[in-house]
Amino acid sequence: MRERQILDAAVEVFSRHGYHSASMDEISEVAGVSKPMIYSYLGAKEDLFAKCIRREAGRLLEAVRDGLRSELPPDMQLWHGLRSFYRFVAEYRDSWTVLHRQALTVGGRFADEITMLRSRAIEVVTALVVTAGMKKGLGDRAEFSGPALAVALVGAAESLADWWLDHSEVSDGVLASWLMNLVWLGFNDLIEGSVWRPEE
Amino acid sequence: MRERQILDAAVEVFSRHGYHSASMDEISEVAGVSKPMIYSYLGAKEDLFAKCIRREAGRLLEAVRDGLRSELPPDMQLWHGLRSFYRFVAEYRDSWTVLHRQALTVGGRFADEITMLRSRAIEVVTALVVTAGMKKGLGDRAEFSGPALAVALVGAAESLADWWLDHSEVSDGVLASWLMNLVWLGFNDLIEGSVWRPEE
Amino acid sequence: MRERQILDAAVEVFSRHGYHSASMDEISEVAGVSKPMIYSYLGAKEDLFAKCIRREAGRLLEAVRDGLRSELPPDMQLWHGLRSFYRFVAEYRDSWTVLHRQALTVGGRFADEITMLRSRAIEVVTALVVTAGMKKGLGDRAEFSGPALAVALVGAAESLADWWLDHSEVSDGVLASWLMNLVWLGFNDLIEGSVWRPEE
Amino acid sequence: MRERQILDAAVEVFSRHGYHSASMDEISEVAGVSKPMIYSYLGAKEDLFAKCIRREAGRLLEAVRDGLRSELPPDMQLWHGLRSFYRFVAEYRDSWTVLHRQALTVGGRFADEITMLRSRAIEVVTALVVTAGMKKGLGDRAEFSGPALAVALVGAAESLADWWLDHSEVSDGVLASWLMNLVWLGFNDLIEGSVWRPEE
DNA sequence: CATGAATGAGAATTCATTCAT
DNA sequence: AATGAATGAATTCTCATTCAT
Repeated sequence: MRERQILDAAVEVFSRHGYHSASMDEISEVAGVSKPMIYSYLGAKEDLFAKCIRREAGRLLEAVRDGLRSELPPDMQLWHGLRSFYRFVAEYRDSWTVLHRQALTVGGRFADEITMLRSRAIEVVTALVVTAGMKKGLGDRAEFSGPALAVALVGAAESLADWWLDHSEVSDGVLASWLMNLVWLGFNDLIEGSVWRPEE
Repeated sequence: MRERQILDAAVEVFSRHGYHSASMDEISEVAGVSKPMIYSYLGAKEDLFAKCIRREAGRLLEAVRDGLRSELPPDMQLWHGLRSFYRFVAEYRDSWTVLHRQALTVGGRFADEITMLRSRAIEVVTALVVTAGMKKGLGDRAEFSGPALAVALVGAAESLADWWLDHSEVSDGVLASWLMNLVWLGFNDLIEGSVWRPEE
Repeated sequence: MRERQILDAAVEVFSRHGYHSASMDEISEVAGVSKPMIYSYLGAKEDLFAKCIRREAGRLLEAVRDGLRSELPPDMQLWHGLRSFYRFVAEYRDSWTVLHRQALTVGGRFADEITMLRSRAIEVVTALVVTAGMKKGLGDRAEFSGPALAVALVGAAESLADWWLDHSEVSDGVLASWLMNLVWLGFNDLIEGSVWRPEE
Repeated sequence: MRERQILDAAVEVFSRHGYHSASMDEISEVAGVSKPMIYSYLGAKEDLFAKCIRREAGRLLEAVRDGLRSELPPDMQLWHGLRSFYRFVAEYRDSWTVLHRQALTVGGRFADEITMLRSRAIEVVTALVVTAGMKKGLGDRAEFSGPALAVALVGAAESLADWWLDHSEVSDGVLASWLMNLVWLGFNDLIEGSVWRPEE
């Protein structure tokens, strides 16, 4: 459809130049469609960007959700989710760039949309983490905060995703394993009562 | 001094709107100084932004370095470093926003500066991590990559920093502890040979 | 065409105010076209000016060349050339003003273009003068320098052109005749060996 | 005096960059005097330029008048006047540049001042020419117009002056002689009734 | 429906010019 | 008397946005 064609072009261009430096001219050129068409189908630049964000966010979420395999135990779910995430990043670099790099810089409205997306990802992870924690009897301990843990985990995953863009020799499975090893083992320790504490 | 006054205003405005949407008019208004003064003291918009970035990056680095306490063991260094980082973020929200959110969007020159800054942070962390790993006999294991670990850790720290901006009821010490518990324990496990592995 | 419309306006405005004082605003107003159109059709102010200069210089050269009648003897060629020149000046006052008055003031690039144009005119005149001189046996005499003579002649012609703008009751033929009488007769004398010399 | 210092600097700078591109900053720097002083002594930029023009025009006129030697016959007067003119140009290149190149481009007021100066020069020359012509019985002939002749002569002299700036190996005396030979001989022919006429 | 052509509104940047000391 | 510091007022140029065809 026409709409899709335009959105594809827009994502490509926004990813390349960022929201502000991207020009409607370039988008229309890349899309092979005249500017008035863009306005008629998708509205003004801001709307267009919003629609890009939403579509890509949807895709990302869907990809991750599809990979989760909710019949497995939490750690395996997490692992599969991470792999899906990295596969998505690898396959749709532009989408990832737009979501991660560009969307935050516009301020206001988009930052909120992205925050929302991130929140949903974090919620999913939190659920996993908390489920696992509850099951093993980890209550409200000062050394622990489900949401905060999830936030950290998501941040770590994102950061590694960026790093991966320049180190694509590593496989998505290995990348996910690193993260699991980094986080999950520590998490298990916490559950089992061993805690890191400043010694001073 | 006049220069400082202007830089402060610039950081504030850049932090609020991002590089592109920030207008010299608004900066001059916030600084309480006419536009020509800005140009005379700090040059064109790009220069101004560069100077903001550099000043804030310097401050951040200095703050963290001051907090490191290199006489302590690596884990304590990391913990103190993290606390300093979070204190900085708390005290200079705008600085952090500019460095973290806005600097990447201008392209070329600034992205490089920020990447450099981040790289230095990652190097420091890597050094700590690797030192600790070496000391405990962790060689080249597939489950482990010093740099990648550092990247993940930095990402997690950044992500928590953002989260913290909306949850400032937690103290910087607690925040740092969470991260230590998340990462260090898992790290210790790795060293001791216990590894997470997908079971399928 | 739109381009022509704009160039006409530009020549008019540049002629009235000179390059620096002419504002794109005024040009766009005179052209009855919005500023962005100017930029889209003819580029930035400097390009616009360059295109004015080139168009007018081309017209002038063409007008003079068309009038030369190279089948006639040198003096007649000169006379016809002069008439064409004056007719051009009369018909395109603004063109002449821009070429003669304004183009030198921008510096570098344009000064060079104009100097080039003038040089070509001087070369043509020199050729005529020298041809005539050779034919009549005027060698290398201290009292004579072909190029310098041409320079003087061109200067005289230009000066008369300016004067004419305020005395247009005279016909172009008469104007050209004056110049021929002033110069050519003296030139003939030179050839025949009669020389003016300071007597002191 | 302070005033002179400033005017000297102004002439230098105006000559180098032209009226519009010359900045008050540079003038004040070259003059070694602060900008407010310039304003207090000589007024705004336009006034300053006007005063430059007037001073230099005065100098030029004076130099030429001093060289005229009104006790000699017209042709010798002319010759001496020309020599003085060229000597002035050689000695005060900047003055000449400002008067000849820059003053015309500002439009309005200054063009008028320069036109005035030129008119006075032309009047002097006209007087000489007409005197000579009268004395020799040259009445009102169609082939001749005293003022126009003078205009042409002045233009030729100016043009040669410019040429000379790049060919300074020629002496001022030779330059003046060329001009005399070019013009005066022809003038004599006219007086004696030999006339150039288009033959067609 | 689709577009080439057109523009309004706004941003950066630069100076001539003047206070406040 | 003299100046460093400050600014108001332009001016060039760009783009998101919309007619007219």
